[in-house]
Amino acid sequence: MREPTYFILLALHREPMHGYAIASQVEELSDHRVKLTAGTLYGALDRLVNEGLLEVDREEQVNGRRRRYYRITEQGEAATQEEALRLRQSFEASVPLLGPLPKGATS
Amino acid sequence: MREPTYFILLALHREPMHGYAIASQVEELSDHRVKLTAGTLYGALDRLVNEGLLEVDREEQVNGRRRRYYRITEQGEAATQEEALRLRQSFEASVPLLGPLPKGATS
DNA sequence: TTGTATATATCGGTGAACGTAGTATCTTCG
DNA sequence: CGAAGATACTACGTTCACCGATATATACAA
Repeated sequence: MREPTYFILLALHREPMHGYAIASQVEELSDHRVKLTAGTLYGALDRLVNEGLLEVDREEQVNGRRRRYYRITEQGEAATQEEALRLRQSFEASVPLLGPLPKGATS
Repeated sequence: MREPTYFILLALHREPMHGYAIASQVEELSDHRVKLTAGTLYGALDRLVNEGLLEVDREEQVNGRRRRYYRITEQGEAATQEEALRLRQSFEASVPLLGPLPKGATS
């Protein structure tokens, strides 16, 4: 799983959201590091629904604009947690080799 | 940067190593999670030399087998550190959403 | 009316990763 | 002695997530 996918799943842990809102949430969660383009976003959403990590929650019409809401599944929650553990393990592997890293933003 | 690349760079922080030794070191550093195949390993090494993150340190003949040793560059060290910070930030983004995760192995 | 934000969708290209197969030598074990 | 396994690298082809570009459409502000 790559970074965009991880943050999409993470964003949906709070509540069901529609695509565009997910993109905003991902940017916030990632300290403005990850900015999803339309291709990445909707491609990933379709893929994740196919894989059973997400489900379509509902569709709405708001001011003539269609909104499709996505909900994370149990399988999706499990996958997110596994990925978070993987990230932690990868980071921690660097500690004995690189020493403590600066606390600040991700450069 | 993907996981195999990250661990290859990390492995070379101790000392210059040849391909096969790198693969062993990567497996150890990753808690046996990342196992590099020949394709990934040597492909990544060539690519990283091209990008200036690694350099060929020296070549040896050991028992008729050629050994090419790789060394990390300053640019490679900087890239590894950036990547480690990125991993930490990504993991930490999960904490308020997933809560504390089990300390054990990465499932 | 031009631009920006909202909102979704499709298409094609790129490149890292990955699998597999091949070549070759040395060591170990039955 | 022969098979197996570790060492060490090369060379293919394939897959798949990501990404930029493009398209469509509404609402609102300058």
